Amino acid sequence: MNLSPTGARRVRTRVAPSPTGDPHVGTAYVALVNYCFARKHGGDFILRIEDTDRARSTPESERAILEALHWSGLSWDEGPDVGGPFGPYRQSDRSAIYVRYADELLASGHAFRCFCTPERLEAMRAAQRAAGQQQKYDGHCLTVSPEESARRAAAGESFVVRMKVPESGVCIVHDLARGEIPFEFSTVDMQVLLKSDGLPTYHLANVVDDHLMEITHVIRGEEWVSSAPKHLLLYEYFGWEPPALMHLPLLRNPDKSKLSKRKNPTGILFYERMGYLPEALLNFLGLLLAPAPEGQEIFGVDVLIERLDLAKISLGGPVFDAAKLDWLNGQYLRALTTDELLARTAAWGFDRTRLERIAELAKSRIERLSDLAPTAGYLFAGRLAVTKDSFAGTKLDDDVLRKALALAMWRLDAERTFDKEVVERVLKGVGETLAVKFRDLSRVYYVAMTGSATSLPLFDSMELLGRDLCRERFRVALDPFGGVSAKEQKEWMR
RNA sequence: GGCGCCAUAGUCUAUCGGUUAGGACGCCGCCCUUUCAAGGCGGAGAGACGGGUUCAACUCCCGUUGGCGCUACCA
Repeated sequence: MNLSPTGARRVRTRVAPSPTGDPHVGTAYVALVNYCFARKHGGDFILRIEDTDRARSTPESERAILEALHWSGLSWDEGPDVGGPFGPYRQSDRSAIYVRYADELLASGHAFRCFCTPERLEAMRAAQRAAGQQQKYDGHCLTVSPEESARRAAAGESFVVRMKVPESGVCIVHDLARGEIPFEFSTVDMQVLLKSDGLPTYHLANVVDDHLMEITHVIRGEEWVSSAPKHLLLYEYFGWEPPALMHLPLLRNPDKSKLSKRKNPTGILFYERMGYLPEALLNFLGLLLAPAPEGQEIFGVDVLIERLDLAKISLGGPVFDAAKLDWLNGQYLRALTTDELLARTAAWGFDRTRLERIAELAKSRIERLSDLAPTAGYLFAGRLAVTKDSFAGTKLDDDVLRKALALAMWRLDAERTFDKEVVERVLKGVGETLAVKFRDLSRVYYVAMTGSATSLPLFDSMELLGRDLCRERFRVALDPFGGVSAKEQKEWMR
């Protein structure tokens, strides 16, 4: 049941990123629509951290996401950093709430404890796969009586809580842009609601929180369409009114696959380090959200708020067109006064602290003041023009070289923090893996990161450049060698 | 494999049955200009395919094909 945007309830939207990696432009995109929709209707926009995945969530990532979103210029009325009347806004701080609701479902018979081992589940799926059947929970623990279930749980046996799903019937999902989407209940899995560590899965947490936080419109990525029936079912089990749903198309790589780090820069902070203005980035994303009247493609968030119409959002997955972003950014740069341009440039990469550090690194390596710019220039650049020839001086053959670049890139990505110590440890580790003296290997990294085999210290340079720019430089360096295939990635990562 | 979403130029899009299918990025050309940009002007370039419905289909319906998503004790 859809709520009218002009209905009695105050409109409340949210963006709910999971702190499991670098802040993604997709998050900014989803945040932007939710922000504008809330503003358009005089409502509230909430930021909630979905960190129920204990293994992958990190505080570093959460901090980075808040920082990136703040940089973009978006702000939220409630969130982990600003508080609000519906807190806490970090799901790991709400664990007890989910357990309570899971118990409620258990008591009402809408959910059951599942004691199946991962091994059994894996074997079950393998069999279903082999038989060409749909893969879903077979209902094994559905037969455990409530009494036995309670007893086994009390005895300390490990279990998860799964939701029950009707065996037949159809669930109609009302999507604000797509209309009615029918799902046979028989194709809906008995989703795990509470994991054996006592934390909820997205499905439970999201429904409980959206209800308690009085979210009226859930505007999220298309990847959630197929789990919408589960969510709707949970609202029904709880006796709650579901929010209106809207699924946004996913941002794509130029080859139309889902925008991914392996093929493209996806980090918000990458765009910041490259020197894009946040207003240009938001304008670019806004272009994917609201059709621009002819010749009026340059507009700010205020205009987007006016133009936004969820039902009119184009549903084809838009390719993230970096060339158009470049053009837009140029437009914004040109619109700045010289004073503004200088101020923004200074704030971007020429702040006193950074310059001091660079000066110290460069001091012993320059003989004239005029040497400074050529020596440190790469620290203020985006992508570097490196070719195969740039690596000519290295003693490594192409394959080892590719591996050296790729391993460094992936291993650095896997690190929680990115500073000179981490960089040093990781790069030297790659040397050990490849059984190459670091002295020979470092040259490769110097070329890829600084564009030259002779420049300021590598580890400091990389820290100064930052994770996102370094990743991109690795990618660019790998390019003339044909990149790395997904298959190789799998092999090399072992 | 199963389920679902999507489908106008290379890319982002307009069109809500009747248009020479409009705009933007990119590309090409011209103008401006000491160069290069920027800016101005112009150009090439699109309805995936096959069936219906209709006086009329890019637009509605069905199928095919293709792309994408989901198919975890990840979100």
